[in-house]
Amino acid sequence: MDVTIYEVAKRAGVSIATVSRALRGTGPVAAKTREKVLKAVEELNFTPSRLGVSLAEGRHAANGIVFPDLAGPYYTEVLLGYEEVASELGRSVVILSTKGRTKVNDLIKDLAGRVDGLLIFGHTVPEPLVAELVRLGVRLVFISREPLPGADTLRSENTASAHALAAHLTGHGYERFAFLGAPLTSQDDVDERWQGVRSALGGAIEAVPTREYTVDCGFEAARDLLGGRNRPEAIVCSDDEVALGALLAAEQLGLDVPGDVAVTGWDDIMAARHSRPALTTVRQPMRELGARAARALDELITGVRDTPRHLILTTELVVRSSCGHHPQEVST
Amino acid sequence: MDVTIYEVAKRAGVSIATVSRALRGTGPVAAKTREKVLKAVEELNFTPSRLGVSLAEGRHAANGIVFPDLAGPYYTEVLLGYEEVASELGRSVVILSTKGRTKVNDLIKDLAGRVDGLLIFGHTVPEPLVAELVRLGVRLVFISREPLPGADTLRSENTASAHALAAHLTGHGYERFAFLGAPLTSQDDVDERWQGVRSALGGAIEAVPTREYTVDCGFEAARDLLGGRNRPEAIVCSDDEVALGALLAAEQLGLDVPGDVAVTGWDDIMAARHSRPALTTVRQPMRELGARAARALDELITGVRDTPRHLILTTELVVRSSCGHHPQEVST
DNA sequence: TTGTAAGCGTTATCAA
DNA sequence: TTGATAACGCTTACAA
Repeated sequence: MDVTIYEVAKRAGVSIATVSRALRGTGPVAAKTREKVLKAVEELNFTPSRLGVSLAEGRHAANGIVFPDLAGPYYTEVLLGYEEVASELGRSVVILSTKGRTKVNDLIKDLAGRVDGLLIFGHTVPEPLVAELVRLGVRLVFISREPLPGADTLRSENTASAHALAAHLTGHGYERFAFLGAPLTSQDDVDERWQGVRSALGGAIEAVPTREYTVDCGFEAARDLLGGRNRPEAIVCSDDEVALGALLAAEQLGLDVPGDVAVTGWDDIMAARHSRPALTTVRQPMRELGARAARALDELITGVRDTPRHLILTTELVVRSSCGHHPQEVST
Repeated sequence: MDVTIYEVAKRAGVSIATVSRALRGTGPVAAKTREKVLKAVEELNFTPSRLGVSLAEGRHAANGIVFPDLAGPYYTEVLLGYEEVASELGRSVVILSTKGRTKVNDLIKDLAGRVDGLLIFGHTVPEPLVAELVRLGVRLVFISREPLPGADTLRSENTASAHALAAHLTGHGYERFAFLGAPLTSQDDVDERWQGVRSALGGAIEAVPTREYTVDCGFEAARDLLGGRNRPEAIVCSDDEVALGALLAAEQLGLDVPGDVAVTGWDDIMAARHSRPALTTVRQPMRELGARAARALDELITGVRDTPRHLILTTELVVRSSCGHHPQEVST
């Protein structure tokens, strides 16, 4: 955009203040004057410079979001909910993926300088930088991490779902379990899932870590696990993608799921419904997490609320066929 | 961020011009002076305001991207490639999803005012607005649409792949085909796929439109198609998601794929490898499309290049098991 | 109801 | 080598 408020003012024969007022409705403007201004705006195809507006208003009307990687449906879904609500609230969304980046701190600081508030996933941002951001007064909302002072946190319930899942598997009669995708960091969603399942199952479950929570890593780890001497009867996975990898590994080894080994996931991504067998999993409201994050951030930014809030959304056990045979077929 | 260049200048006992020079290395600064400045910057934890910098520099150091919806892996993958390269080039990425939005034009204009250039998918933006953006000199790159003057376009090859796919299916002996997800708009990827397949198959293929290119829509349309009197032997789908829906429909109807009906997709998304049966599809380099778009935009913005360029990336037929039985099993 | 002018936080030109 | 100062494009008291 090239034409400025000065040219509009000149053309309309008024001052720039009047143009601004007429356009924003922020002060009294005579009907006839408004007419002239709007006409000039129309003719010149004027759009106020975002930079000018932001500088004067002291706000960006934009939100940031920091995620490790966009691969996989989980982050995408959250992003979708976030962008939708942000847009409703008149805010753009600036994204930043940290995976494989050097100088993450610089990137995040730059991002923080472009927006009014930040949504951050789990422990994507180094703790010292988080502290600094809080100290600088940057509005922050975290998804999937433990509460901290000075920022909102938002997460899905994990422990109770883990217990429900464990109970369901126990009901199938399984006695030897493995947790595939054992947590690498503590304090995040996966760690809670692991703790929950373990506390319900006791010593009957073994932790099997994966490099990342991806299909490929799940595949590799499951191949070793299932090919080994001590095959578990049921594999509880950290999330659906790892579980899909496990399904693949089982197939390659000629094992039937759930006949030879049961497999469960977590999240309920699209592919969980389309895999064979369909995945038993725990559904978490990914899109809603994003939507709520956008609203929370807005509250923090506008000052409607100034004390941090820590919210936990409920989840739902989705029983499909990968965990064992059920008397009457369940479908979703 | 709160501290300005003035406070740094005062603390260092120099002028703001000197601070700016010292920080950007854009003019001569005495070693001792630089020291003082850096010290003050450090102590005050100063970061130049992005708004101030952008206003003075006359550039945003940010790119925009406009997509219909982020649901599904296609857009995500492209976005991933785009953001990665943009970040390398020192540019942030501002996203805009248009699906379900009223006042799309306003949103897009706002976005255009926040960035130095825009990546736009297909026909997401109304043609008159495209023309206006071109006229205003906004740098534009399109993915998956026909070339137009004043902007770069980038797409994957479709016609030859369609012919290859058709030939492969014909090789299986099929004679009655359906194209599921028939194009609603012309001039985009899906239309090219349809035209390509049809020109190879002649009258033997029937067009079956879907409301959207999603699993659910694919499912619905496929259910009607497969449940009808005139079941095709092979269903060529507009993309993998529609194909996954078709797979689901076949299963629900008790039909074996590929025994009773063959199904093929397009794109080669993650789920295509994990479905049962695994999808025969055409792989297009989604991430590379995004990466190239970012570079193209950068060339346009920096002025390294000023004539539009229209690029077509090659694709690859990926034969798996959903299209029929193969003598020796193919895997990917 | 309208205009003048002081910010907002930088960069960069031009003198000194 | 450094410092005033004029942009950059807007919003918004404050005066008129």
